[in-house]
Amino acid sequence: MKFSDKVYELVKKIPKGKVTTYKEIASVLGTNAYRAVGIAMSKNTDGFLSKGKIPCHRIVASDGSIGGFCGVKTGKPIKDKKKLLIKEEIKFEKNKIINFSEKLFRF
DNA sequence: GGAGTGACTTTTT
DNA sequence: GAAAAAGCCACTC
Repeated sequence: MKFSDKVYELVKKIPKGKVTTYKEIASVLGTNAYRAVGIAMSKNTDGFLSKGKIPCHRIVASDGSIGGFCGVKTGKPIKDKKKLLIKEEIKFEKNKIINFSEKLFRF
């Protein structure tokens, strides 16, 4: 089982209405490879949304911003990622999550 | 197995 | 407070 596979497993466990950061994921896995987490996601952007796969839109940067982008393969920009998060009761203010610490899911 | 890369994070200008 | 630099670690070639 690769590191990236573990990442996926964790990401899939994130409940609706919650988000997590790259750093959190790495931390849970007992490492500091935040970047590797991002890489893992970038290599598996296929089928992340309602396809029951990896909800990568629930992964955000440590400061509460959306960070990278989501839905590149689906042709949807960050804009829609934010919309999607708002739909899951996660509100934004200037590209940053409001009450971030409350929405953060720590496994 | 060494070198380059990257959806990141923290610290310093 | 925004922008740049440095530091991390897995992954690929």
